[in-house]
Amino acid sequence: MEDLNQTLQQRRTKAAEMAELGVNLYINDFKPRHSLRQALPQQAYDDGDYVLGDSEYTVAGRIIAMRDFGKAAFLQLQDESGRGQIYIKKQAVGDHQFEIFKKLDIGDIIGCTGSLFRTKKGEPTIQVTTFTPVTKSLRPLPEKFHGLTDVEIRYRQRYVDLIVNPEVRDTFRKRVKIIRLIREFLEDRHFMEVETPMMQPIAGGATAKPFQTHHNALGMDLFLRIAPELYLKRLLVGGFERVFEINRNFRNEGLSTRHNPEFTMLEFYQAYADYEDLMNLTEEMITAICQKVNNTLTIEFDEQQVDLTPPWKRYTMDEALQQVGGISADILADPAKIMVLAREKGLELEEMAGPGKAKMELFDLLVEEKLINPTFITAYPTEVSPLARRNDKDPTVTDRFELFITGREIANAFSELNDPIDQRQRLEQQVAERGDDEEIFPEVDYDFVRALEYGMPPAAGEGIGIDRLAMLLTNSSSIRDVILFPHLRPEGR
RNA sequence: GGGCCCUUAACUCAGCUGGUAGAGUAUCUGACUUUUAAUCAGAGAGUCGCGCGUUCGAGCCGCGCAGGGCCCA
Repeated sequence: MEDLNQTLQQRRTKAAEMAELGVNLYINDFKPRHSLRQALPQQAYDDGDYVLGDSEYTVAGRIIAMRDFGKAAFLQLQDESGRGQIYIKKQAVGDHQFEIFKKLDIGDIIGCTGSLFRTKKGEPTIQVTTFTPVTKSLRPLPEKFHGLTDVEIRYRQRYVDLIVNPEVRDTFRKRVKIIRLIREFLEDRHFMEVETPMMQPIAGGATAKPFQTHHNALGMDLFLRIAPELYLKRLLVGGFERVFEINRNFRNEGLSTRHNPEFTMLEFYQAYADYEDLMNLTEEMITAICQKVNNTLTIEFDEQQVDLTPPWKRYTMDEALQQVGGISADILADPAKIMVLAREKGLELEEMAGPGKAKMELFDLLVEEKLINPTFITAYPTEVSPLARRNDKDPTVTDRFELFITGREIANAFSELNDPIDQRQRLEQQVAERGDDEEIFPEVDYDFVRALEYGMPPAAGEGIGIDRLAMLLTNSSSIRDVILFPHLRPEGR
């Protein structure tokens, strides 16, 4: 027998006693006919026009609180729809059931039938005529008033977190709704949802450290994808003109409040569109989603007000460095001065790094965190945008934007490079430049280049981090609060 | 990876300058048929994260390890 503490021992004893009374502790033939919300509509109650019917209600739920008076008791039940109160008294349920009732614990799931009445304080309550234990709980729930706040237990035992913290359930409902709304939005615009490989022989489409795995039968190493980009563009070549994918990416890097090793990404590609079309689409999509999820465009995040009302601000990288970062125009115009400034700011730049890379680093340092309200940044240096199309007038920058809200990158998009010669050169260049990091596996995806050689229609593509969007729209400051089971080190023992 | 902080009952937390381990909730026993964190009386409940050390004596001091949090890279 396990070494159990007092409470766990008591629960098991009670369970055995219930079994002796003829109770099956884990039945599967109870069918609730009403949710607690249907039976006990809180809104009608609040509005004061609650009508008591003669009708019977049959509900099921977990006991989350019990106030016992000896020969009668009020129980708070919880089901997926919410919470509601039932009243069990000896006179109404009979001696045998009342004896069973006395063995019930907080945490048990029960089903019951009864009619409605209103208590002295006015709360609508089900007067139980008959009930049945449905599932016995052998572990005590956390305390009712403070709830469960230990973040480690909340993440490790999310099931307990979900039982006792209703706002956590709301957050995950919102997350699901956000994803559903994205699908609807894109499908309304004739985008087709596709699935591309999560295991890839070459981890392309981004610069990140991949997870590595091995396929035995094929005798080959594979990488968990860091991005679906190169496969989605192959589909453009193949003739699907509007595609999107919502799925997991994996990056073998540090964990933080903004990074989980696996995270959910939306990527979508639209033929015959450019990055400006996608700026408009992005603005439209995110405002529509926020409006539907939060019923407002003015949201609070981390104690600051964020206004998503369009139109959103648009800066080029240079404008942002100048106006938000406070860098003077003559420095920006001179690559040598930029390099000097970057080093003055303490940025460690690699040997091969040029002024474009330095600008990006300066942007990350001086500008990014100040972009609270939605801001599009455009005209990214070509050297940091290997997959983006060069600007027709200024080939040192690309037709690309990133969207920042609350100082965080929410979206990254560009007019796609579809010149296979240029693409091949830039991929090879990129591989040459990052040869020193052993954990990044630089390899050129020549099949992707071959696909471009067949001709990819002009297109724009975009990635939106779903977790970060969910954080923004649910006012969650940690990515772990919008991922049901975030990764933690294994528990001891 | 580096710095700082946290880990005490099922949960939320106290625990002073090193001297027998505390509270509220939960649980158990008793009373109570309209409670709303119900109330009243009583009781049980601990490997103080783990290990080593200092000390007559360690929850408290030192070192190491583990897990977690925040900041930084």
